[in-house]
Amino acid sequence: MRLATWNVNSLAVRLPQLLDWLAANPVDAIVLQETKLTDDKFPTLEIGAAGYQVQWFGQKTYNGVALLSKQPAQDVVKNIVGYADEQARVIAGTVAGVRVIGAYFPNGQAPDSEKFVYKMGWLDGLRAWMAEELKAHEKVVLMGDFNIAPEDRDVYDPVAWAGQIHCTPQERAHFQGLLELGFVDAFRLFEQPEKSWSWWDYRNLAFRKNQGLRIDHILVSPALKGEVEACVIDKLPRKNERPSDHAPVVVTLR
DNA sequence: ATGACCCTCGAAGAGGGA
Repeated sequence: MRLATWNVNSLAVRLPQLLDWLAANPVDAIVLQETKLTDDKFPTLEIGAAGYQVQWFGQKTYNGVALLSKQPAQDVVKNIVGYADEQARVIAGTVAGVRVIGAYFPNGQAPDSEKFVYKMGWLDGLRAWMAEELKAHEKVVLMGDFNIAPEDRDVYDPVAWAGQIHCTPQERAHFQGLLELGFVDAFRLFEQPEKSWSWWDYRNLAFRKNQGLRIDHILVSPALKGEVEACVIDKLPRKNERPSDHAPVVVTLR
């Protein structure tokens, strides 16, 4: 089984790239972030024609998530159970016996901002919900754009980014909190190239200079840890014309 | 260099992203 996550930064713009990518990478399921579409504008026909069932949850202009799967998703949930949220950031469903949770974590803007306060509250809500999901399901995969670089090795310039958004101790503590629930960072189960990032700024020729952050993650529950055969970041779509600033992350389960 | 890019909304330039 192969699962993927990709922040597409506008599905309206990136739909052709998504369809191309799925044709080349026929994963069993993929979660998308930043679709930036209201539900009435979601391209269900094109995705269906590509052979995927789809669940979607959007809003105007910002955020928006989707879960595409070859097998239909069961018990679909939108947003964090027990945390009231105006923003469309989470979609979950059970696909072929695996609880798949796709999430677009808040950016947080700056550590002294209101948006950071919102991010912390959202992370508290997520942790409480994930504790319940891990009790309810053996096989759980939490993946998406976490907007957290867990360690200095996930940052191209950790000195410049020290204490900045995505790298604050508070955000990193929340990431650790998810690991303390039992989740495992699938990417770090394997030897990986140095300077592996999942996001590169559009500015400053950042991709060409490989200046980025690893902020898109796939966490698996304890029961799945031994099933993980591979986890890779696919940089290829970042080389497209008009790319998303994020690359897909893919996990292969036995 | 308190910048640089891209997307949305909407018809210019601001807000958000990270």
